[in-house]
Formats: sequence, C-alpha cells, structure tokens
Amino acid sequence: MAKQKQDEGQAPKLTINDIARMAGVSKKTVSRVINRSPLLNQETRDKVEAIIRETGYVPNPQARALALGRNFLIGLVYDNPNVQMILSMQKGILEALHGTEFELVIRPVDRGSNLVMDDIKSFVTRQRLFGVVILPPMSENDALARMLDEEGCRYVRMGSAVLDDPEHMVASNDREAVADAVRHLIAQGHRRIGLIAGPHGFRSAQERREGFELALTEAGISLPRSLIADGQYTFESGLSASESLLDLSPRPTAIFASNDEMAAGVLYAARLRGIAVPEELSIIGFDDTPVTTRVWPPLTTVRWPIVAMGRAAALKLIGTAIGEGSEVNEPSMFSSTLIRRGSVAPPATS
Amino acid sequence: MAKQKQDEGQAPKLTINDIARMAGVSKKTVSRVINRSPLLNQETRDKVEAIIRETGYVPNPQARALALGRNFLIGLVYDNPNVQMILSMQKGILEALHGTEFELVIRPVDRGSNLVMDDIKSFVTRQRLFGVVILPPMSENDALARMLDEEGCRYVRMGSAVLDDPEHMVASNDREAVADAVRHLIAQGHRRIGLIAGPHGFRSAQERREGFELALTEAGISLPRSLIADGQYTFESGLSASESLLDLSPRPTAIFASNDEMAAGVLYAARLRGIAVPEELSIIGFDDTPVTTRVWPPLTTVRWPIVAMGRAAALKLIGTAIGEGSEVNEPSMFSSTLIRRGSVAPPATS
DNA sequence: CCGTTTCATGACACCGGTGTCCAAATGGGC
DNA sequence: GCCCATTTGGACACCGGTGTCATGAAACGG
Repeated sequence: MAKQKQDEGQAPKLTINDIARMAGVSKKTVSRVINRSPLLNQETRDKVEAIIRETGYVPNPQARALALGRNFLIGLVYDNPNVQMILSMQKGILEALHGTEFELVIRPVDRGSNLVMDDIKSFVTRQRLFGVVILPPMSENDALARMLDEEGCRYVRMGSAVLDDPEHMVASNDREAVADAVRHLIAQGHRRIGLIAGPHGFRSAQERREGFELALTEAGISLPRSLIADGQYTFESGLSASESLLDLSPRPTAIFASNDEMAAGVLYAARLRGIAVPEELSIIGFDDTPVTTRVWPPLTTVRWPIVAMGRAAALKLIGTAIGEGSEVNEPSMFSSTLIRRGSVAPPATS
Repeated sequence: MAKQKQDEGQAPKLTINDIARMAGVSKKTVSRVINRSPLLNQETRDKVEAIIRETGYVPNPQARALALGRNFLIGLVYDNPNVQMILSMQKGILEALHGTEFELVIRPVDRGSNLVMDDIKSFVTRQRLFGVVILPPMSENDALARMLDEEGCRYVRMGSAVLDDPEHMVASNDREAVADAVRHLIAQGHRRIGLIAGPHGFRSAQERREGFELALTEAGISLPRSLIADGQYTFESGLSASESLLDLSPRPTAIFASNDEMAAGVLYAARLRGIAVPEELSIIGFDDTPVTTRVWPPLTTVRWPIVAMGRAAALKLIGTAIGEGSEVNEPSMFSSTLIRRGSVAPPATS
C-alpha cells in the first residue's frame, strides 16, 4: 500500500520537521537557520547547517510563499514583434535574478485582443506574482499600470522615455540617439534624408521620429511630408514603405529606418532596384540586432543597452526585497550609441 | 495601526473563508465548487459560483500547491545559441499552456560551467517544478535525464533524433530532412558539394552530417575530407569555415551549412570574394530563421516545426495531469520541409 | 549571592487551501 | 411509517513553512 506521495520510489521530500528532529531542535530553530536570523547560537547554527548540507534539504517554496504572504516569482509581460529584444531582455532580467531565489515567469500577450487587460490581471493575481516587468508597447499603457497598482503588484515598465515615477520605469533615450544618428548623416553631407517611421501609437516610434525631426531642424533642413513613410517595425513593412521613398525624384540620399528590420527592408528594396548601398543610398537602422551584420553591406545602426536595462528593471523590482534599508539606485535612463558599419557614405555628388 | 498586509491600501485578498462566509457554507464546500467535485447540489454550486464571480475571488496558488503537493509550473531549460529557436519553442509551449493553470518558468544554463547539473537540480527541486522541457544540446545529456528521474521531476527532451522512450522525447528527423535538401542539390546537377558541419558533440550536428553523407552515398558521389569544414553554428564560424571550402580548386559548386547562421556566413564570404550566388555557388541552410529572407539572395533552407514541437512537448508534460484517463497521443517525431528560395541554381557549366 | 536583564530556544497558532471522515438530510422500497 | 442507501455539507487534521510570545538559562550588576 504505497503512499501516493512516493508512487515511483522517489526519495521522499525532506521537511523542516525532519531536519529539526535530526538536529534535535525545534522546527522554528531550523527556520531561523534558513533565514539567517541573527539571534542564534553559532554552535546550534553550525550543527543545523551541517545536517542541511548532508541531507540536501531544500525548503518547500510553496509553503514558504504561503507563510510569508508573498512568493518569489517575477513576471515578464510582453507583446512585441522584436524577438531579439525579448530574448535580450530575458537575459538581462535573468542575470539580475541569478543567485537570488527569484524565478522568471514569462507571459506573452496579444495586444490585438481586448482581453489583454483581463489576461494580465489573471496572470498577476492567480500566481500572486511578486512583481512584473512590462515591455513596450504594453508598457506604455497607463491603464495597465493603474490596474497593477490596484492589485498591489509591483511593476517596472521598459520604454523609450520616462513616463512616470522613475521607480517604475527604465528607459532609453531614443530621441537623442536618433538625433545623433541623423546628425551623423548630415555631417556626411546628406540633405535629403528619408524617414521610415514606426507604428502609430508606439512611444518608441514617436520618440525616434522626434529625434529625426530634431536633428533636421537643428541643421535648418526642411522636411517635406513625402520624405516620411509609415512602417510597422517589420521587414516587409520596411520593404514596402521604402518603395515610395525610392520612387521620389530627386531620390533621398539617405534613409533612417526606425528599426533594423525595416532597415533591412530598405536595403532589400535598394537591391531589387539596383541602387548601390552606400554609394547611392545611405541607411541607418535602430536596435543593433544580429541581422545588421548578416546583410551586405553591414548596417550602421543605433545600439541600446537592452541587457543592462533588463538587469536594471529586475533589480528595481527585487531591490526593495533584498537591499536592507539601502535605497535601490539603479539608473532609470540609459543612453544609446551609434554603431558605424558599412551602410553610410557621403552622398554621390549630383 | 495598519496591518502589514495592506500597507498600501490595496484591496485585501479574499480567502476561501470569506467566500464560504458570504455564501453561508463551509470552506470545504467552496473548495468543492472550485475543484468541480461532482458530489454537490447544483443549487449550492450556482450560489457559490455567483459569489466567486461577483467578488473576483482567486484561490491562492501557493496554498493550493502546498495542499496538493504539486504546483503548476513548467520549467524550460536551455543552453542554446539559437535565439530564434528558443523563442519559437517558448511560443509553442505557451500555446499549449494557454488556458490551463500552468505557467512557464525559464532557465537558461551555462553549458560551459561544470555546475550545470547542480544548477538545474536546484532549479527543479527548489521550485518543485511540475515538469521541465529541455532544449538541445542539454537534452542530449543522459545524466541529466537520470537526475530528473531521481528527483521525480517529469521531463520532455527536444532533439534531432529519438533518444529514449518517446514519452520523454519530441524530435525532428534532421537526417532525412538534410538528405532531402542535398538530394535537391544533386538533382540540380551538383557533384562537388561542401558541408559545414555543426559542433562536435551536438546530436543535431551529427544527424545533419549523416543526412548529408547519406544523400551523397545514394548518388554514388564520393566525399573527400576536404569538402567538410567544422563550424560552431554561429555566423562567424560559418564565415571562416567557408574560407577553406572556397579556397579549394576546383571549388565546390554548392555548400550545405548545418544551420542558417552559418549559411549566412557562407553567403557573406562569397560576397567578400565576389562569388555570385547562386550562379557560381549554391547554398542551403537549416532552420528557416528570418535571416534567410533578409539577405540577398534569400536562402533556400530546411524548415522544422519548432512551434508545433514545443506545443507537443508541453502537452506531453501536462497531458498526464489534464487528460482524464485518455492517453496522451502527441506525436514524438516531426518531419521538416525544404523551403526553396533563391540560393540554389544548377552549377555553372565548367 | 540574589535580582534583573539578555539571549537562545521552543510551543503554538496561522497562512489558505485540500483530504478524510462522519453526521445530517434526503429519498426510495417495502 | 420505518429502515436503509445515497447524497450533501461540515468539523478537523494536514501540507510545510513563519510570526508571536513565553520560558529557561546564562550573564551581569550591585
């Protein structure tokens, strides 16, 4: 009559009671050892720790979570087409979580659906997550932030601009980064510069567009509406958006695409038309994804510190739980750098 | 004297006791409603369900996990350079988990480290995971499988060949897929075909190499050692590995690279040398990652159903928990298809 | 040498669910 | 109308930890 717990002859899990019995102390004392309580005799501590090490005892996290009233799960909520970014972000968060008792639970959501809110709500309430990191564009949703506040769930938003209290936000300065990139084009002599913008409603798209316009304005260059094309941050949208730009006469001598995928689309379109890059057309992208070095010529782009930002976001979340008294001092604003590769050259002398 | 639970004025969490009191029944009855126990008066059930709906009560998963002796967390363990694959796999698993009470916890590990085993062990034991999905190349580690058995942790391994009991394995038939791809090259008239192999010790690398050799043998084509170069599944390794192949005289008229990243490297190397693709050199990759359509010409490659395999893996894991009596009948072996794009053409008549 | 403070430890309740078992209520057959 | 079988609901213990508070021993001062 095997007990249902050990149906497959697995080693029965040790409990705190087993350890207490073996050490000849109360379970509370074992609990104190586990939690590094300072008010404990060193001798007792050593004895219990030895037994824990020998037996390989691991406290049951569910019981711990129940008693503590909180668990050690961090959620990552995203709805984003950018695969590279998601994985880099995961990497950064996991780096911060490494060595702590926190684990990362991931949850992609469907922006299209009008159930997103309910979906996320059930995600955080059902698992009673310690906190969540929200990736753009979901992170720009203020209603979501309010809901999380109501639910008492900590959160950190990732974004392209500081939207609220820095305590809840980690952002890159996309506007300035793009302005720098466009200044680079202008310094090379470009005057007719096209923009492939990101999707409407995306904060990052807006910031990058503003950076683009900022650099042109500074240089006293006017920007006809025809030099702006709308994209969706996808390769295909970049490809088709660049058509209208490349049809222009005179043609722009340079194009800034609001992300690398679209920049790759521009490059592809140029090749289809036999336009030489960078001789006849300079291209700059944004994100510094691997594709920029796979294509020919390799794309000049803007690199933002995704991994570092992920790490910062996670530290902000768990910092309050770990740091004893010390204020969490992770930066909230990160800056990006222009990576010069082979897709920019001075314009052909016309 | 605010209770520490509601330090920020958050709505205090409802418990099963609150619901029971409101419904005028015992907590056990509420528990029966939640767990769809059949022995319950319909009237009572409706009454309780109404209250649950009104109040938005959600059972505490930690308490549930503690009482049940198992939780609802699936782990994903990976150590893989292939970003696309990881995310597609996550996608497949999450699709299968959607609508269930399971959540996905991810855990990248460092193959290089000799602490991998301990790392994974602490991962599954500390969180008492319901089960884990293991991605290659970790999935090929039999010691890991044994350890998981000992720990009583369910697992499913992903791979390129069925290694053990299909119950614990979901695999693609890489060998046959590669053989097909190479047969395609042979059918086009190629006879001098180079191989860029994957890293030693990777099962997928071995399977793909065997498929390559199989197709050549079938066609009665001999394979000099010089036509095989070693790669590491990375773009850079593909680039440098192809150097030795392209230095050969006569040069191979086609190259099969064991994954797309390396195929992109071959394409890049060809461009650096001014070798026209596909006119002077045909290239086939493996994986069908997005990069294949970003480069010029778009790469012919082998597509394997990663998302479907992820879904199958997850269903195998949780099937035993959900399916009542019905055997889980997810397929264990998946086949791949050749995607013909622009990087293959008949060899130039020499 | 005794009273008081300090410190280490243990007894016990509790977190929020679930399983077991029994009592009460219901219903049916005779 | 009675008895037994069956359904329905509740009391209680338990899962494996943690918090509170009491207790006993040691250390200290006078």
